[in-house]
Amino acid sequence: MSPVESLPEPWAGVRDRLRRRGLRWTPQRRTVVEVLAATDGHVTGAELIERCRDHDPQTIPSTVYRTLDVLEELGLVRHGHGADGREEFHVSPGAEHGHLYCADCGQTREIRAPQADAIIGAFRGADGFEVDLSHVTVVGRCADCAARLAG
Amino acid sequence: MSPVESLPEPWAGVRDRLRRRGLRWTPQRRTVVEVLAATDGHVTGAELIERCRDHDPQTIPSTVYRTLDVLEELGLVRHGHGADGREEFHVSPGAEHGHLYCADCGQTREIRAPQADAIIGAFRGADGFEVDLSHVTVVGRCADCAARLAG
DNA sequence: GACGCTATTGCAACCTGTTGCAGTTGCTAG
DNA sequence: CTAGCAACTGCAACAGGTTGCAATAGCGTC
Repeated sequence: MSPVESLPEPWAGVRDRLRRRGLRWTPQRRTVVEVLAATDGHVTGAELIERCRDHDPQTIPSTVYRTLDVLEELGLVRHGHGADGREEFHVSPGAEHGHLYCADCGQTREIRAPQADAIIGAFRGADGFEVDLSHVTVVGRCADCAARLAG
Repeated sequence: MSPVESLPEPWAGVRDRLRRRGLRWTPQRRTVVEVLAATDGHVTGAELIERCRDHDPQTIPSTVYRTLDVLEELGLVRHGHGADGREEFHVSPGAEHGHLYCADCGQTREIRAPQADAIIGAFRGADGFEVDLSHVTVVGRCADCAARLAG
């Protein structure tokens, strides 16, 4: 169907990047890459496996997770953890951003550049820690719920 | 052995607090409470179960987790997630504090009052979000590792 | 002190991930 | 085009948690 070369960036070159590292381009990895190329934002491990199975019903979970490890090493995805600790993958991580989960209303929102930088700066102020904001979903209460509970 | 009444605060009153809510004091809950009373700081779910088994070899995981849910409602423990997403319980949560995990050296350190407040303030600045810093272990690089990698 | 309501337990099945291992198969060299 | 090495796959077993359900057993009441 779609030759590797027709995949959108940054996926088009994956095959060669793997080979250059002595790693291999296999049908299973191709499935994962094609699914990821069609995904944006976040996916949980389970979702990803399900989408791979739509593509190839023989998909084996351990293979998918191992492929994700490899793709993470290439910097094409990054794993993190949702509010419940479940794994979550950020596809083609663009701008550094974080996730805030409201324990009351259950909504997740993102924090981007200006505020994210302020938060990163606050962590740096503690011990000089360089935080990777995107790795975890931070839990708390959003402004609306905080106001509702206070009022 | 140790009657409930002899447990240190805040555990001594658990039995009655449960009963007042129409909940029950059972041998299984007692085991969990006794183990928690002898623990300070953090425990993972698995550790806790193991310690309960030392106490009562019949301990069943689901019972322990359900007991923890109840104790969390009473405010006696709080659950969070370690850097790998695994569950972690904070016993008798005292001061609000957070956990920083360095992805390079693997050390976890705590952030307490003054810096924690600054970080909480930074989150508040983003959308008015009231963060629960203790819920997740934040991942990044500690000052030493950051310096080493930069230098 | 017995009764009955219902919270709680134990169990078994399931979910998300991880790991060790033996067999398969990309890929590079010739 | 073939051979061979090592990377990769599939599988099966495991680890930490969660859930539905039938049976058990606290405990407030009489």
